[in-house]
Amino acid sequence: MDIGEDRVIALVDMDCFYVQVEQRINPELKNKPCVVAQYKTWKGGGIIAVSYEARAHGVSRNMWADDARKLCPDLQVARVREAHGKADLTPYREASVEVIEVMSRFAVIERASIDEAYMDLTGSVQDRLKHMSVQDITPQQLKSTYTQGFPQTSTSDPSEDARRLRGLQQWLERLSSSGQSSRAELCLTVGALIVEEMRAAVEEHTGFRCSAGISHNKVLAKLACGLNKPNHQTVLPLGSVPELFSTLPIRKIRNLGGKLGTSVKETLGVENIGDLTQFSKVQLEQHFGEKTG
DNA sequence: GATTTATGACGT
DNA sequence: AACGTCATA
Repeated sequence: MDIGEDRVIALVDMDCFYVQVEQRINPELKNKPCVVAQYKTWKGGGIIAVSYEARAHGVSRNMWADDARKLCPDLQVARVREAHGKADLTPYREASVEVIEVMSRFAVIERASIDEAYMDLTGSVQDRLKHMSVQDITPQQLKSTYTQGFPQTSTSDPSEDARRLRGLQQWLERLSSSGQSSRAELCLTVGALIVEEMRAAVEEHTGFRCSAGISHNKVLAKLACGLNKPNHQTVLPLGSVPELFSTLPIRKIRNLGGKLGTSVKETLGVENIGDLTQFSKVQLEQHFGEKTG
């Protein structure tokens, strides 16, 4: 039976990309609260990218640089160069090409934006599985990988990374003591292996860090990517989707962040994406059109 | 006058 | 096929 997807899809997203580009140009900015802003005249310029150090102070995109400085007095502000009265994004486009070139060595890439790319790893995973088995996979090869939904028990861990590792170990043990639906999960894990290597290569050759999500389709991969940022990757197995969806606001799903998401919420009177399972396809088509529904 | 600007996907 | 709308960063 077709349980939906047996593909392995990854989404790689550069962490605060414009900031990283500016930090590579000017190393003084590294490891500091830092933003990239465009146009200086009005309130110091509009912020279009924010380092994670700056986010910790509450600085966000679309803020004016002057307002951000109130939240974070030692904020570093890099400015987008202007060409002829217009913001010149050339440096970021060129950096994007560098990244895409490295990623393309590993798989066929679908560039989704200047700092994001999807890739179908199904074929690469199958190839690699011909030469290896579950026992060949070690936690050391998955240094920056989270497995969503694991660990399943909630005990207290000394650190965030200790918990990540426990979840990963639990996941790998479960895989090797092979359950029934573990084929798809094994494929995701090998996908995660490839993405670890890809991200390491991207950092080695460009200096840029990124996060990634690995799942069975683009929507889930995108969602997974956002679960553990920055500089980490997240495997989202099908089995962990129901629990995740049960508390996930509709707007968090790609393409439901705008008016459609709001209308879904209001029309059906639900909050979380998991609530949609109680409606039939026919019902959804009635409300939102044949294609959208 | 002040949340830019660009880009891609989708629908008509 | 071209154009407008929506979504995202």
